[in-house]
Parts: sequence; C-alpha cells; structure tokens
Amino acid sequence: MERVNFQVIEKKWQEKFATSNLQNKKGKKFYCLEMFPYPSGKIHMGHVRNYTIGDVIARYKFMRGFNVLHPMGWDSFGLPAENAARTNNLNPKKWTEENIKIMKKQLKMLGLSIDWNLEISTCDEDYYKHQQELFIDFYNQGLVSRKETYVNWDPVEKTVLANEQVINGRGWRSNTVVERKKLSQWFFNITKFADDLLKDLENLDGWPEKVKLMQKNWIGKSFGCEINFDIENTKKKVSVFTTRPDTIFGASFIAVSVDHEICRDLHKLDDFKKFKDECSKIGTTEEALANAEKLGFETKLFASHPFIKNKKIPIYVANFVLMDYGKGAIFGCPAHDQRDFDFAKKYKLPIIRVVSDKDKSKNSEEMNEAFTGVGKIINSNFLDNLDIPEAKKTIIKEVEKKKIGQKKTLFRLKDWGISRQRYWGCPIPMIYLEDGSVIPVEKSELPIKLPNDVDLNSNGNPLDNHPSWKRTFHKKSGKPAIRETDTLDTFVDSSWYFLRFCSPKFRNGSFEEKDANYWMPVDQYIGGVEHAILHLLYSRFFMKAINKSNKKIKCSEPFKNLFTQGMVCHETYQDKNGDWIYPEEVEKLSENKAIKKKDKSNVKVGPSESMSKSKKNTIDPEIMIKQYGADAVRWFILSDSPPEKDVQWSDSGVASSNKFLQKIWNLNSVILNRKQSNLDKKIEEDFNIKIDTYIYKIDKFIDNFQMNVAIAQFYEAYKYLQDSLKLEIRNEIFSEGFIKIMKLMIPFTPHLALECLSLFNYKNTNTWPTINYKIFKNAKTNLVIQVNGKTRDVISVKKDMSEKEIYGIVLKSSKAKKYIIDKKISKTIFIKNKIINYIIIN
RNA sequence: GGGCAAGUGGCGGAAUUGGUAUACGCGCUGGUCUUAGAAACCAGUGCCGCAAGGCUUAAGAGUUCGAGUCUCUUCUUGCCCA
Repeated sequence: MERVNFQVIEKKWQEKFATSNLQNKKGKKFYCLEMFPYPSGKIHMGHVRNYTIGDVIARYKFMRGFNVLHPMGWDSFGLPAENAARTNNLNPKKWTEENIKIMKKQLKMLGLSIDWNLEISTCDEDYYKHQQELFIDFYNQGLVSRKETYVNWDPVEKTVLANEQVINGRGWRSNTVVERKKLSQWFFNITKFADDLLKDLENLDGWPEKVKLMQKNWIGKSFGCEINFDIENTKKKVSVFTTRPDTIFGASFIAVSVDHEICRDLHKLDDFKKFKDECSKIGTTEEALANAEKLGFETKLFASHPFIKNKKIPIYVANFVLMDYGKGAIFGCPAHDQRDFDFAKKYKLPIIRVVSDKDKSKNSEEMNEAFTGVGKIINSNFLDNLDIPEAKKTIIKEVEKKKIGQKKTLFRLKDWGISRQRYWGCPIPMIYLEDGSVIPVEKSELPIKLPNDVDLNSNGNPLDNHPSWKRTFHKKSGKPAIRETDTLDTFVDSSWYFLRFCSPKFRNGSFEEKDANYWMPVDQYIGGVEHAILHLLYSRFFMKAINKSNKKIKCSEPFKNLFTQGMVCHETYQDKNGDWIYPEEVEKLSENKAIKKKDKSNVKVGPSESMSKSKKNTIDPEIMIKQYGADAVRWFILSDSPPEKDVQWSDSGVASSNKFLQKIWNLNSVILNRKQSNLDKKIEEDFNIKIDTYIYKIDKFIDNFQMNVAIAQFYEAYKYLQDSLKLEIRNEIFSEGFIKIMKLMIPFTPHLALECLSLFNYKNTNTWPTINYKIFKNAKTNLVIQVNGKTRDVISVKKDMSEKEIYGIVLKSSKAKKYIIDKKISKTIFIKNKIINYIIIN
C-alpha cells in the first residue's frame, strides 16, 4: 500500500494557506469567528476542537460562494502573564509575545484558513488605545459611573481578588482569610440596557435555547412591590422590596443588610461590630451567602404591620440580605421562603401560614420546611381564597391606595465592575484633579501607555506603586493631576474585538463604520459554553452602548448564530503517592488497570474529565500532529462525538483516523492508475447518483453542525468507491466522482484533499461540488413493506410509484408475499416513496 | 427546592424529525499473510434460537396502521438558578 508523508504535504500546503484568504468579492459576506485564545503558552485540545470546527465552517462557506472573514487574535491581557512574570522575574509583555509566537506557529500547523493579516492582540497599544476611546465615549454618554462597592480583599497581598481566586474563603496565593472591603470602583452601567438585553434575546434565533435561558436568568427581571413600614416610636420608615407581596400577612420579621442606614446608630455597640465582622468574612458571592448559616442581630426596633392593627414585627440585621439588591431590606415570611424559615427557626420567630397546600394543609407547627408551591391564600383577611397572582394584584393595588409603596420591577443584573488593581491590563483613561474632580483624559493624549519598568514583586497595585507613572498634568489647565491606577477588566478587551477585526488597521477610531456595517453581525460565532453568560452579555452590551454613543452600526446584536462546543476529556491517572500523572507516563493494561511506564508501579485510573493542567490529563496537540498529522487530528476531533457534546480523546481513535486517511491516499493512486474503458450506462448512472447522495447528505450535515455524521459519510463513500473499482465505469466518470468526494473533504482535511486533487491536476478547488438534481430527484427510492406494522421487506422502486404497481411487485417478488397471499387485506396505508403497510385480520 | 436537557450494544454515537432501530468509528472474536510481532486484508459482532422466527431504544402505561421520536407516571444522570 502506498503511504503518504503527512509532514511533507502539510508543510507544502500550509505555505500556500499563509498567503491565501477566503475572500470572494462577488459573494455574500460571511463572518466566521471563533473565540480568540488567551496566550497561555501552548494551544490545547480545546483550541484544536474550537478552531477545527470553525475552519470547517469557514472553508465550507467559502466554497459555497461566500465572501468569508475568518480572523484570529489574542486575548492577551490578564493575570497569568503577571503571575508568570512574578515567578520567573520577566516582563509580562515579553512573556506574552513569546507565547503568541509559539501558539501562532502551532495554529498554523493545524492548517487553518485564518487570514493572519487581520491579527490583533489586545495588549498592543494600537488596540487598547481605541478601547480607551470607547471608554471615554461611554463616559460621555453617562454609561460609566464610579461607585463604592464591596470586593474580596486579600489583606496580605493588599489586593482585590476575583471570585475564582477565593478558595474556601481564603486567598488563593496568600491563604489568608479574605475580607469584604468597600472600595471605590469604575462601573459600566449595563443595567441601563437590562430591558434591551432581555428583550433582544427573543430575536436571537441562531442561539442555543440553553444559552438564552441562562442569560435570561442572569438578567433576572422580577416583578414585585416596594412597601414602606413605619418604625414604631420614631418617624422613620423602612422600605422593603418583595416579589411575594401576597404573603404580607405572614410577615413575622423584617431583615436588613448590615450596610443599611438603620444600622448607622448600632456601630457604637461592640456586639454589632463583632456581628459585622462575621458577616464580612462570608465573601460577596451569592452562593456563599446562600450556603452560610443564617445569622441575625436584633436591632430592638419594631415595625408596625401596615395591614394588621397593633401588630409589631421585630427588625433584625441579617447576613443573607444584600444591600445591592432591591432596598437592602426584606420582610420575612417564614412559612413560604426557605431562608426566612431557617432564620425564624433559629430565632424562634412565629411561622404564619398564608398559602394553603391543597389537600395536605399542615398547620405551621408541623412544617419542617417552607412551602413555596401554589395554592389559595389563607389567614390573610381580604386576600383569603385568592390564588397567588390574584392576591399579588390585589395587595399591590391596596399598597398603592394607602400610599405606602408601589409596584416595582427589579433586575438581578448588576452594573459591571470594571476596575482591577492590576498591572497587565488596559489603563483606565481618567485623571484626578487637585480639586477632587475626576475627568477623562483628552482623546489626543491616547493611548495612556503602560510603563515597562514596574515592580511586580511588592504588594499592592503595581501602577500605584510606580514612582512616577501616575503623576501627570491636566492638558487644558496645566495643573497637576493623578492618573487612575486601576486597569480595565479583561472582559472589556474581548467585548469589541469582533468589531476591530472588520478593520484591524484603522487608525482613526476603534473601527471603520463602512467595514463594520458590511461584516457585522458575526454570522457564526463558535466557542465554549463557559462564556455563555458574561462574555456574551458584555459583548451584547458593547454593541448597544456603541450604538448609543458615537458610532452608528446597523445591527444591535453582535452574534447572529452561536455555537457552543463541548469540552475535550481524558481519563485521569494517579500514581501510588496520589500525585496526578500525564497520560504519556502511563501504560494501560486493560480497562481499569494501568501501570507507570518508568517503574511499573500501579496507577489508579480515574474517570474521564475535561482536560486540565491541574489534573495532568492533557494531550499535547503538537505531539499528536507530529505523530499522526494535522489532518488526522482534525479528523478525529470531529469524528467521535457531536460538536456540542464533550468528546473523549482516544489515542486509538486518532491512530485509526490516520489509517483511514492513508487508505484515501492509497485509493487516490489506485484510481490514478485505474484502467477501465468499458461502460455500462446503468451502472454509471447509479454511480453518479450515489456520489450526488453523498454531496447532498454532507451538505446537510455540515449545515446542521453534525460533523461527526458527515465524517461517517466519508467512510461509507470510501467503501463504496473501493467496491466499485471493478465495475464497468469509465475512468473519467470514476475520477470525476472521486474528485467530488475529495472536494467535500477539503474543509475537514485540507492538506490531504488538496494534495490528492493536485495529482489529478485538478485546479478548481474553490467551489463546492454540485448535484445533478434532474437525475437525483428521479432516482430510485427504497420502499418499506410492512404487514400489520411489521417490516417484511424493503424494495427499490422508481420514484412516485403507485400503490397498485407496488402491490403487483409485492405479490410477485417480495419476501413479504407469504404474509399476504390468501389473506384478506382489510386496510392499506400507503405513503408515497416511503412505506406501504398492509393490515390483515386473521 | 425550582428550571432546562438527556437516558439507544462492551464504548463514542446514527436514525431523512412519526415510517428499515443499532449507520459510522473504537473495542472484541476468528481467519489469511509472517520465524514471531506490528501492519494490512477477509469474516463476524444487540439478545434468545440449529433454523424459521421472536424479542430489544432507563421502567411502566397511553395515542397511532406504525413510537427511539408524541402524551402521562416513575427512576437515573448532567447543566443552570437558588
């Protein structure tokens, strides 16, 4: 068997890919974008999968006549660079650039159809200059604000931690208990678009329902009511927000956040200080607050119930009430809310049941958990016997009539905190003047560049610690000013990069309107589902904010179609010390048995999990490419599972991909040397129809993102071609058919397919093969013959054959005839070109 | 606890959307070739049965000429929210 040297042909074709792109000025535009990578050092299998899927789509669309934009760039600001620089005493910029160089080389090894002329990197001054412009535009539109907010503060590192850097309440590096600290931070006012972000989800037909639902929940629009309670013996009021005003008669306490104004007078109490300290240790995430033990502090104040005369309800400070949701105060109805229930049990507060549980209506003493289901309202005066929605309407009307509150819509979505006390990010272009005012820098002064000479080894914010960087002057007045030393959240960098790709070299702004209006929206966006909420939501916000500020873009949503691919998984291995070890260190003996190659010691085989550095269950794509070829790696990663699901990496799988591609190569040379000049017209026609069937199916499968099923078709096509070699089909017809199949393979295995085609001296590799519909549509079809609903035979018949004709064939020659001969057919169900079902009564 | 998915051979998974269940691949079994191994090639591979045939899509019911697909109940797993 003839074998091909993949290294040689891949190198040859990659040189050609480097100078070509997928542009076809006559075609309709198609913007194909994969989420750009963080340059962490090397590409991983997740990248391979993501970019291979994207490459199939980009090449396929191009061959179908589209003018395709297929760019790539680098999400190159971020904490890992700063950490790596600290540990290895290097410059983050240098570290990042080195990584980009390596990863770019690796991506090229995959044979992707990326137009590298469009390459951008978010840490380049050319890029972040325009980001600073956008920031100022947003500021001028009132979309940027400065607010005090709680952050995770690491007292040892003297820095703010992201939620994922807090592990079990402790700093990931310092291992000290993280505190909640109030800091003044910059925000994008994403909540101003909350309604638009929610409403426009409805038009995103090309998005997975799952992602839309996650966004919807994240935005969390809820309808409820604000109610003001009078505080006894004072003239003060406490205002609460509730989504369950219908349970007002079940209220047995009011709980406020530790930061609520009511607490101002409590600060002189040592007990309260202690309580507040306790609360600050829980952290700021909702999950942490939800799972923490419910704690309360008695204020000794009482509120009067607005609908029950002379009823006093105690006011507590509680750790599970958040200041930044609603009013920072709630009324507790223990019978119908689990948190309130836990709290009431702990502090022995009354539990008053106000919603009945249909048949098994336990009274309050018997309840051991809150009842949150539906039912009729009870124990509630004028609300009795109403169901929950009716009761809500009625009570809101009543509240408004009494002028003690009003209907209110609330969003769970919070403004986007964008300040980071980090070095390796985009500087925020604001300055502080001596009179205390804060203003944006002049656009002509942009970019505000990061200094190169920072000390990353001392604690705190490196830009703040820098001896001179922050000292500047206000351009207009010439007065001294201090620069903002926080940098932007790196999610900002990735919130508009898809716009920059439309005109990456444009100098007079973040993007050229003409280009953006041509290319946007992204026709196909592909990436991991882990970005389903934040990155996609922020990008959607940016489009709307840009629309509102200086630029007019015709579309208000960035991504028309979204595809979220699954992860690449591998078994995990632990040696006898419990340390994780890499797959290449392991020799597998059977399903569950494995030993360490080095010393033959036993290895514990763990379940297959998403590849991660921490568990060392990673496979290096570069090694695989060198061993099996890029085409085989691409082929395997697409072939084994549907792209939206997780895929198990398997060495035998990629090895067999390689074997199959070798077989294709061998078939290629067999066909080149094939000698057959006889023809059988009928056989040739069947051959052509069969090839057209493959085109038809593979088209459909690519359109539906079923790459794995498309690949199965290639295996069948190979088998079919192999089996047909000896048939009376003229060489030119046979080669034509094979060439069509090779053209279908270009998006999947571009190197091999193009090499095969070049040996046929075939040049027209930019077009997709077409189907001869005239013949294809009239081809024979398989018809199922059933008797009493059981399949008895399948026959091949001409299109649109009548019931009568088929009956004749069945009686004459089908395997089903013995089931109907001499029997009475009481009914016949006939679906043209599909099925005939004879119903027989015995 | 609520919401959303999903459950098909030893494994990954197909099924023209209500019409041949188990395509395609991995693995396994047997054979050919080889001093041997690897590779390659051929054959087999859901279950019961010598066969004819029967059974089979987590379990159970229903609708239908016909259900992996639709409806209901139960169980299990995964994801998101609390």
